[in-house]
Amino acid sequence: MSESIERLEEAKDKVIGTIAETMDLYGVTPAAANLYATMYFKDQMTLDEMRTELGMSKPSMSTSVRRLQEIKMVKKTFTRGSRKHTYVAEKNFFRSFMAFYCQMWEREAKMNMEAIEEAQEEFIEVIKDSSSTPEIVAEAKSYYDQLEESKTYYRWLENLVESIRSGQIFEFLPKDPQD
Amino acid sequence: MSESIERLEEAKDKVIGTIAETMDLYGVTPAAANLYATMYFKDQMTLDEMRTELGMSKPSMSTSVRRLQEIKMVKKTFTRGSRKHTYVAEKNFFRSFMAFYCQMWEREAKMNMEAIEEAQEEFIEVIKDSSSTPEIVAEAKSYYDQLEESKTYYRWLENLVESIRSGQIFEFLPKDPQD
DNA sequence: AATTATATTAAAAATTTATTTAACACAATT
DNA sequence: AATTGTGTTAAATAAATTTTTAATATAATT
Repeated sequence: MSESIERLEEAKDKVIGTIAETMDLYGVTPAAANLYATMYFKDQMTLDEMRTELGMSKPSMSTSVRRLQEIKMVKKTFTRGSRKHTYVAEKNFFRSFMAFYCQMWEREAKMNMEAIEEAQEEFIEVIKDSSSTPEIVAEAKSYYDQLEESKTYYRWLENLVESIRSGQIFEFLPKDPQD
Repeated sequence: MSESIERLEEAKDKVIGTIAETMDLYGVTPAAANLYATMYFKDQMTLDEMRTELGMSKPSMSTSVRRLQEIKMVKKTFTRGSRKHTYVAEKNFFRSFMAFYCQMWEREAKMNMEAIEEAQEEFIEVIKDSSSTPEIVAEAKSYYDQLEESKTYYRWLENLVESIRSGQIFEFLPKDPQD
């Protein structure tokens, strides 16, 4: 009997380990990664349960769970009667994927687009500037074109985000293809 | 005249800064991020040029450039006559995107799928085990189903990788949509 | 309103990661 | 074959990040 429990835990831990490992790659701290992977097999958890389960400090759990909320992998739930806050892990990986990458890509596209626009304006100034040597003008033109080209990519990234957010992408790539 | 040069450099640096900043988010070291962003505006570079340009040590440039090669953002080029190795940055962001994410997602799907398969086998053993209590069996069943559900996601991720690698995705989401 | 339970913030400690210096290996040129 | 130039590995240092301990704030219950 207790052997079955052990086996169950062992099997869970195997999955917890790999989920946490991949999350590490996504730039979350080990504490947050382990926490999410642990919560993936739980209905809901309080900060104190997290602490005992992972054997870590409460502030560590507090900051980890906040970070997980930011990337939409954990949600706060209201639990009637309890003073303790309770949290649930997002168990649908499609939703986690969408939230995480859309946020990241949108930010990236926005930031780079802005920098590019500003730089391009500067390059135009240099090109128009009569005190610029022909070599400088040629260089500025070349950079301008290179950046113009790269904008195609960022626009594409924005479109990708939009098609993920709207769910359109699943028309092209079905979640559950019937073969 | 030297004012134009200054302006040119300033504009470049603005873009270099944001590219490096976003790369930081992708889990590359600051040195590698700055290096790639710098190379983005260069035709090709040797290790010594990198060192002088970034003001860093040679081993740092060596390891950074190797990491950038691993994620396919930099390629080694043969330069006739020179003993120095020369490197070029991948300037097509579509190619960088494809290489980076496909590698990452493929690895993630593979690793997690393997762990899931193993865990599921264990859960089946527990379910079949006559010494397991009904509660344990129910728990094992529930976990089994949860993992089975998550496999849909990893299969989808594999399909996404395939459609990016084959270029099929660009039929659905054109690089340069004509409006 | 006071007390208690809970969560968060701030400062300190510990750990990890990135970078450099120094030593080594390799390859090319003389 | 020896020397010089170039790149890489290993150990040590430096820097940054993560985690903890301690203090504080917040909210709920009595």
